[in-house]
Formats: sequence, structure tokens, C-alpha cells
Amino acid sequence: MELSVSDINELLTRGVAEVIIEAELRQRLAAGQPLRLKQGFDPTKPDMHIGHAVGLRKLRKFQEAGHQVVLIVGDWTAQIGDPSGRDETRPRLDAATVRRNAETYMEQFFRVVDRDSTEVRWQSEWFGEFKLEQALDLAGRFTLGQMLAHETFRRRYEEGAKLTILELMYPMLQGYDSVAIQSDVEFGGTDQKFNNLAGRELMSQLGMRPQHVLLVPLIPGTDGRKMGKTFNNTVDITLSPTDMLGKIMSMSDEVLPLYFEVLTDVPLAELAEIRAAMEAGTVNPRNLKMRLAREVVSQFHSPTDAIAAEEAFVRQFVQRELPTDIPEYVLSAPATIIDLMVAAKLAASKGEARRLIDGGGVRVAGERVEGYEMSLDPGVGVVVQVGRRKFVRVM
RNA sequence: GGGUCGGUACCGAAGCGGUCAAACGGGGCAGACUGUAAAUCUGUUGGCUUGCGCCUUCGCAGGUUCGAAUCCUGCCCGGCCCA
Repeated sequence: MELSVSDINELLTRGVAEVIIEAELRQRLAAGQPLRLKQGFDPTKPDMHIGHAVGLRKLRKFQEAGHQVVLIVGDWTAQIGDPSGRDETRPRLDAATVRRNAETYMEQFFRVVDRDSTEVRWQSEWFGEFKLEQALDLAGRFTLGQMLAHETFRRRYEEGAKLTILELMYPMLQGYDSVAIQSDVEFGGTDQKFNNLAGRELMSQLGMRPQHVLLVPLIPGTDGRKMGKTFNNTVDITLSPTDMLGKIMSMSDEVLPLYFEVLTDVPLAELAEIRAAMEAGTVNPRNLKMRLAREVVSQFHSPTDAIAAEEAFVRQFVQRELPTDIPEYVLSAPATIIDLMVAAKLAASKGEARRLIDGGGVRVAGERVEGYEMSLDPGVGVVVQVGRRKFVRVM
């Protein structure tokens, strides 16, 4: 497939943080030779969020231009745990967990990336038979000085935190993957730069053409802080259309333009308009956010799902009506409101249930619950609501 | 191997014999205001118990004491200094 200069331009700049080395990669793309695009992952935590989708979408665009994705399952590096950005040593995982996580990950990966033009490789193909001699050779190719150039390592070293030799091995192993699969371009988030460069270093030492590196930005989470599990601000791609839409609607305004850039195909010209309108304050960000939410839900589900989710959203949060899909909880005997909340998982403990009631966060049939005495009978069909989004119909 | 400092709730961090389920900050949850935005304000944040009270929790295991997160012993883990 022939790419125009502007196609290549968008491929290398939109939603891209850095390309190493851009001029060279530009030439190779123009030359039209199919390239091997390396994307690795560690099967540590299988849940993928839309932050990961940024890179995957980019891979997809490259595939559409005729290139080949090589997905590496880091079943060895997963046992070390990527130290990048980490303040502490990670626990090591057992093989069965790794395997299971890998399956889950790939299922999610192929929701964005085309399976047919992807080659899946496991690190154990080359590390399974690795000899100590080879490991020593690898270790001999990097200096401590190089390793301490890595922000993460340096900081932990200087702060006197725990830093194992094993962790220093991580970038070397990831780098060796590039050698093993003869990577042309490695994809990753900006936090992967050091590891990716280790691949370039190794390849050139071994007389190979060093891979190029394409880094995508790490996007902020829904609250504007770095997206990650610890902040509970991710939008997981496995979310239902309703939840996904809801999460996006609850995000901070400031991240809107970036999300449009990296998660939608909205044309660049329009992107500029959106940015300008936001800055000038001539649009209600809520409306833009709804459009973004629609676009994203359409991608991971379908346009029909997106429309349905939007309608449900408007009913529930704008018109303040009850959602249509309230789960039922079947009561076998009369129960107090406290016991019901715990049994129906509206509260984690009886203490929490009481606190929620004290705080005015519990409603039964639309009426705020006061005191703990209320009791409910089986079959009343009444809706119990906790907070703004937890509902149960008591049957 | 020796010396020394340290390991507290989701995270950071006080406490150093009783009044400690454990200050304070962050985060979380809920309420008010909203656009399920931000900012702001309020409440709450181990479990059981409507109060009283009981149980579990301050690296692990023992011990001293009427009483321990706080003192002692051993062990495990980490930092620093020396080798």
C-alpha cells in the first residue's frame, strides 16, 4: 500500500511522543518495504485500559499500511517485572498465572489490532534454552553507568532503595527480544524508552540494523493524573458500553483535546477547532465529552451500543430517572435495610452500610433512609439506591 | 561477617508502657453545589454491636507487666557505614 507524505506524517506525529530516528523511519516507510513492528507485553496484570489502546491503535494504522506486527509475550520478563517508573521490586509470578494473564491480554489486544497480520512469539522460545554463557555475554554488554542513566534506576539507587541485579537484567532481556525477532520498529509508551534503546544498543553491537522506536504518550486518567490502577482512574476496555460512557463523561475537561487526538480518528483540522473552541470557551465541554464518549464506545463496542448507552445516560443522570437495567435481588425473608445492603453488595460491611445511611447516601423508593430500623419484605419490588450509581430492586 | 538505623492502617507519616482502632496529610466512599467536569465545603474511612461493649490490627514468634504499637529476646526483611 502506497502512503502519501501526509499519511506518513500523520502516522509519525499524531498521538506520537517521539520517534527514534524519525528521518530514517520516514524514509523506510516511503520506500514501502513491509516492516516488522515489535510490541511486547508482560502478562502481569491482564486488564487493559484505553491508555494502552493508544499504542495499539497506532499499530493498527501501521498494519493497514501493510506492515507486520510481532507480539511478544514476555513470559520471562514478567517474572522480573518491569522496573520502569517503579519504586519497588515487584513480586515474581508463577508460570500458570503468567499463562492465564497472557490469554486474557491477547483477547483484549486483538480487539484493536488485526490478528491476521500479527505474529505471536513467546520469550520462552529463546530464553527457555538460554545458557549461562549467553546470559553472561548479555550482561557484559552493558555498564553500570548505562543502567544508572535510567531515571528509575538512578533515583532508587540514590535514594538508597532496594534495587536488585535482577531488575537491571530487565532492559537487557527486552533488548534481546528485538534481536531474536529481528525487529524493525519497536512500539511502546514513553516510559519504555530506556528498554527500547537497550534493544538498539544490543542490535548494533551484534552487527544488526538497530530498530527504530516509536513512543506513544502515556495519557492522563479520567481525573487528570497519570492513568493507572493505583489512582483508580482508568477506563478499562472490557467495560460495558454504559460504564465506559459513564467513565468518560466523568473525566476532567483538561484531558479532552488529547483524548480526541489519540483515541479517535477525528481529522486533524477538526482537532484544531476543538482545541480552539475549548480555549475560547465557546463550547460546553460536556458536549464535546459526549461526542468523545460516543466515538470511543463505538470503537470498542458498536455505534448502536454507543447510542443506547448515551440514551441511558441521559435518562439516568440528566433527567434523573432510574436506569432501565436495575439488577434484582431476591429476598427469601424479611430483612433490615442494613442486612440487605450487605447481602446485595451495596455495602462492604454492616458498618459501612450504617455510615452510608448516616451520610444520607441511601434511598429506598426515592426516599432518603433515616435510621437503621427500616425492614424490607420479599417481593416489594422497591428500588434501593446507594450513592449515584448503585441500584438494586428488591424482589 | 561487624556496627548502626528502620519495618505502623490503601499510601505517606506521627506515636515510643495505660487516656491507641492508633494524630496528621493524600487517596477512597458519601452528602451539598454542578455538566456523573474541575474547584470548594461537609461527613466518613478495621469487623461485630442502634449505646455500653467485644474481637482483630502497628514485620514474625516468644517473653516482661495488672496493662505493650510502645520494654526484652530470637528470627525475617530493607537502608547506611566498615570488611
